[in-house]
Amino acid sequence: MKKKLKLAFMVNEAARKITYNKRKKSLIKKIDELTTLCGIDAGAIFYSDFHPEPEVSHSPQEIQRIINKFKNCSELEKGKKKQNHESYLMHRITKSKEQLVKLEKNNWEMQNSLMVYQCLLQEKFINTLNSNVLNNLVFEINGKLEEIASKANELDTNATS
Amino acid sequence: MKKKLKLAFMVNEAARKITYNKRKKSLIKKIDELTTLCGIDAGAIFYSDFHPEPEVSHSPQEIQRIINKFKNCSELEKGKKKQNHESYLMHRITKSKEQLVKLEKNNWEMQNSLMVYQCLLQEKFINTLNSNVLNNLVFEINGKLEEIASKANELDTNATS
DNA sequence: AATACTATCTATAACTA
DNA sequence: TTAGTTATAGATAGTAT
Repeated sequence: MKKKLKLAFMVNEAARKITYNKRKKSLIKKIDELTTLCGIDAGAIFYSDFHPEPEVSHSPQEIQRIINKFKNCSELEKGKKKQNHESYLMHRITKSKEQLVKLEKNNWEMQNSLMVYQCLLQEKFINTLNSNVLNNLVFEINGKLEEIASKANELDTNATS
Repeated sequence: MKKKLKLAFMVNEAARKITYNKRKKSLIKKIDELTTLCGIDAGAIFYSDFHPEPEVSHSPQEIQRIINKFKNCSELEKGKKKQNHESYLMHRITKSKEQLVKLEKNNWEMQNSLMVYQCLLQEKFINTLNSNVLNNLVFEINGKLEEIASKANELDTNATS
């Protein structure tokens, strides 16, 4: 007789940790399936008390592959990719007007991502490595991130006005 | 009679898009369950040809909450250092051996996280906004990130040697 | 702690409207 | 197309080893 899962914080710590590891594993498997079935890239990040630092869902090789993919894309609007990418670019051209409308939301999400990134840096370097050199670098980066957010906001404002 | 799922790229585009949306929805639901059941924070990012920009798994409120959480952690740590700097340092010293053991793994995962966020930055700025100004800023940031990774590696090497 | 089992719940590919 | 249904595969909490 199994009871239906009650969707609430599991008080038992041992059971909670087991469930965390089981479900995290399943989640990563699901992500792998999704990327294979649909030909996309996806990843997950887990911030838990079970590990001193955030866990990510992908292997170093996979992450490197994603990096290379985006780097290659950035070299040019290259249609050399695959049929998917070519049709995607054509789709992008025909849909460019709609994209303009989405800029504001996009910009908003980007800034959130940047803030998450800032937090990640602060959390990792200040709490774990505690180095003045690194803190200074983080400070410089935060400045650059603010500059980027400002520039993006400016572009957004110009695009939507 | 249902056949077992064949784990391969779905050639039919309509079916692939349907599957993508269904599975993405389920994945986000799973993430919500995991965060509720285990009291953690987690998020996912999807880079697909179905959308012009990466999709994220969380609401604005949720993202803001995670940001604040990490910001508070940093502030709390700073406050502790000011009020009770000596005992904090003593605590760090007693724990330093354990931390050293973790440094290599931590450093590896940190660099993975940094690379993921580099991809995020590149994807968002280069493909969506396509601005030379932003590209230059991203380039500068990437240089800083490499510098940080290098410094962290150096610290790691010194600590473990 | 880890590993395996299993009764039950959940996800979903194909199907239908 | 988009939405709803269903038959089956898959996930998993509790339990046993």
